[in-house]
Amino acid sequence: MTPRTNGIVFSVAQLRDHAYEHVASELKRLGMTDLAPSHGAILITLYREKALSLKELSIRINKKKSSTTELVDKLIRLGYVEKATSAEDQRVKLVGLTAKSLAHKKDFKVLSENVNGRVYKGFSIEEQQLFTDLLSRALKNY
Amino acid sequence: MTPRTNGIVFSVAQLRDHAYEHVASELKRLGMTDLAPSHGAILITLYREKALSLKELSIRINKKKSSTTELVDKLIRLGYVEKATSAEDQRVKLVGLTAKSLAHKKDFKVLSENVNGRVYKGFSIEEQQLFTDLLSRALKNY
DNA sequence: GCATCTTAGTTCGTCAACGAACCTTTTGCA
DNA sequence: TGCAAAAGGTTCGTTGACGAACTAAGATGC
Repeated sequence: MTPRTNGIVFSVAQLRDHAYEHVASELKRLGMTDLAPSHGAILITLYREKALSLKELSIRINKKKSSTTELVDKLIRLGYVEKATSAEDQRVKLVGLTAKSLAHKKDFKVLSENVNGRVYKGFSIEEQQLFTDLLSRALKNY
Repeated sequence: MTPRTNGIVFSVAQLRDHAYEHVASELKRLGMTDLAPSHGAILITLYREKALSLKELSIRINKKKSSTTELVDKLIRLGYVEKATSAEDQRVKLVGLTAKSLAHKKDFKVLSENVNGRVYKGFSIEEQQLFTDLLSRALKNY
């Protein structure tokens, strides 16, 4: 009667943890030893969308604003991004890339491919599509 | 050319985070305000498998052993579990349930159903099966 | 024009999680 | 038999993440 398997949520969490470990090791391999997966998420987001406010960034990376402030501050300390007050609204701080992070754009592209590719290993294109569809439907339940 | 969507890993992480938030709110609702999702995972594992060593427990909940020690110690402090040295191997500490946690067994059953059920909302039985299958295949890539 | 409310960000205290170093007991092996 | 290696746990320092309380700037209403 008692199922030997934990629920889906547990499996989802496990997959996330393994993937994050993979991200962390890729970051280390690239020499970015003091960056965590979340820092990478910020950079990847900025590569795609240029400068963003902390508010917008926090939504993109799915983190609370206080966490985002701290993650960005670390990236600033390490020279990967910079913060500038918006001209239109003095409350808004825009986070933008630097020469240093722009130089790593390609690295992050490869990193993304490695990390996402590993999850999909052995999946046909249709299965990949199915998986993302089911995932996005599950996400809509929140 | 640049996809507007982040990769699957990001979606998986997002789903995990939302589900964990749900777990946290359910724990709060049940009056267990000082328990985190991981503490719940330990209790649920023990409900299913009786007493386990810290080693075995750490594998079941997918956490490192030092983390497991700390999570269990908190559960002991709060009276939910107890630790006893194994008779056969003095190195091994067996973690077992207490009257307090046994009294909450039903609560955790409901919690699990609520949390996992939410993910599956709008899913047919076949889709649920498909999702868990794809997920377990992805997990095997690690 | 001024007070109030809302919104963007920051600060701070707390906690789960980890890795590394460590202790203890058990196992392996020469 | 004895000693090195392995295995189970713990300790400790560090870090990402959070919520709550706060500041400052902008919007709203009277």
